[in-house]
Amino acid sequence: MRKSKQRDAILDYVKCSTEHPTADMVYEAVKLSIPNISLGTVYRNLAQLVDEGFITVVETSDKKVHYEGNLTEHIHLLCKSCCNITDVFMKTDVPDVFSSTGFKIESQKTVYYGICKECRNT
Amino acid sequence: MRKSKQRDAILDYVKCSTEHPTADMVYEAVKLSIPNISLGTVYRNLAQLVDEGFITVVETSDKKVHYEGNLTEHIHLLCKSCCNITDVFMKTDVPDVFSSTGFKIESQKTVYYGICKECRNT
DNA sequence: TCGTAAGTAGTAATAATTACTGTTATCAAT
DNA sequence: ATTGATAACAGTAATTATTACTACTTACGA
Repeated sequence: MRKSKQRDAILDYVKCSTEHPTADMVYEAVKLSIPNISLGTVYRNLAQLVDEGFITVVETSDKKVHYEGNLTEHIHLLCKSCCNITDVFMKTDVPDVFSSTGFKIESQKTVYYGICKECRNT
Repeated sequence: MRKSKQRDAILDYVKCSTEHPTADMVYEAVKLSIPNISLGTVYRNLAQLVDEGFITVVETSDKKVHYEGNLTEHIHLLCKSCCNITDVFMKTDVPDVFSSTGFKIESQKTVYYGICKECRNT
């Protein structure tokens, strides 16, 4: 993988963001420093960065893909009301499904749905 | 919510299917008994059934929404190789995030990624 | 410095989902 | 049972996130 300032800027933004941005959000953000960057470039590089393991994706109920730069193990709290995703850095223990199913677990994603503090208080 | 044979057929199919069908798969299946059903009808009813809590959705890495009729608590095993989703009916204990974040958990979804038995053996 | 191939901008195409429109079916009240 | 309101429908058009394509540009090893 060669170096490109576009990919550097994209990785940088996703790594620093805590809001699990979509491709479009990354595009808007990176455009501030590279005004003529192409949306296609953003999509291509995000996919590449996921492939190479630099970032991961978060599947949510909206039909856009969200990206995440923090690879430390954590869970997601998804508020049904405001749709915000909150990170909680904690480990969850992986069950033994191998002995019964033969499935070899490599990674996991846990999402809890509910109402966040702010939305409960209003 | 009024009764309609289209919605009955859709709910019936999703409830009985174990393959986490997409809207299009539901459409194709229901078309066998109601040949002139509209794809829009399938989408509308699936959304309605989710809203009413009769079925749920499974977010996967492909960009289609998958539906699920089995509401018993279980986890999903997603094979990176064949993309199959396997259900494992087991409880996972919910961590206490309320005391630190004020987030009230209502439901959860846990997905494990890896390689299934069949794909490992080939 | 030069050749090659990875990367890019800009635009066109794709595919899942949603919106719209005129018609039909459900069902509560007469 | 008939009727009237409106939820639901089929069929189709529109939208939107994402992917593919093309001609040009840049990174980098020889």
